[in-house]
Amino acid sequence: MYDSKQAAQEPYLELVRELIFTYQAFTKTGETHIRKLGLTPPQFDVIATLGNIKGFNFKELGEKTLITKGTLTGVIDRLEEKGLVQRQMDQHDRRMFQVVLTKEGETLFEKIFPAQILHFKQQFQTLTPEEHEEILTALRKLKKIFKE
Amino acid sequence: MYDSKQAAQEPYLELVRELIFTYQAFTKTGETHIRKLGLTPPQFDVIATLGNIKGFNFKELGEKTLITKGTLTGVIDRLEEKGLVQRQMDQHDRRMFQVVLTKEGETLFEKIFPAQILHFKQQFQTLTPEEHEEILTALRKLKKIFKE
DNA sequence: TTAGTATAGTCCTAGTTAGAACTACACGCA
DNA sequence: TGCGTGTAGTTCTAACTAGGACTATACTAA
Repeated sequence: MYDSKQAAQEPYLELVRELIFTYQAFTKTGETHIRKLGLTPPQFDVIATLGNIKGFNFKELGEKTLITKGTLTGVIDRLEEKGLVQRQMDQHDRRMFQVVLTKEGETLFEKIFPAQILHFKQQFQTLTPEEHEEILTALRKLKKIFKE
Repeated sequence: MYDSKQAAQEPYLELVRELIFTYQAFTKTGETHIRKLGLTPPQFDVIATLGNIKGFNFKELGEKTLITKGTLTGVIDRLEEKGLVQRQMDQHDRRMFQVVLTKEGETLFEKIFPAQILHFKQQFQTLTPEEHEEILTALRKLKKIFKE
């Protein structure tokens, strides 16, 4: 349904395809670098989210990283095997625990995060504040369409 | 790294988050409807791409649907099990074959595709041609940033 | 106190994903 | 003819994905 020939007939398909390509371009950015560190993008996302913070429980972590609970269990398992994060029992509510970075996790975070931020920052510096706003507005309009 | 608190510090994160949310809103749209038909989104995509067309080989189909070959094998397997598509040996090149809709596949296509198109069309009718262009431009700018 | 309801995280299922190794076939050139 | 190279699709691996069933714990109201 996202074919370019059909897009000629249905102009909205052009928009949809462009959204997909833009999203794919985003997910590709930095992925090579992340994988060289032995991490997957979701794993990196968790490390980055836990950096400079005392910890999050699963619910919070899922909201921040946009990863659903069932998936998060596996991601945290693998990060725990790598010794990068730890599950810490919550004192007050034994149903939940805090996920925190280990010493190794902290070290990794400090090594990779500034570089990643800088990388993105440089890429976005080509945008004027006006362009930034225009893109934000455009995305919100598009999102609204899909949500209705 | 896409946390909203950090977004206050790094404005580009706001853009990145908005892109993610917009993309997620898109993937959710219609998904419920598609799943009721017993299809997954990639499966639907294949059916929709093959509709009104004599057939595609794997390479073409992958390019149209943005699904890579390794994944496509499985998707087509499951559609074949459901009796909706068929692999047809190519007369000239025995390495490849055409994937075509079966009678059942055609029937399903004719039942679901017009409804889906209409659904999208109506949603996009709230956009003026100018807004349409603005969004397209915005997405292209954003894509360019990620590709550099 | 106890029953009913809600919540946190795990487990399970079915499917998607990319990428790399593999097999079979095709094609061009010597 | 036969070798080398390229291409089509499959298979394999490791991971992610959502959603629903499940377990353990917490909370709320009678």
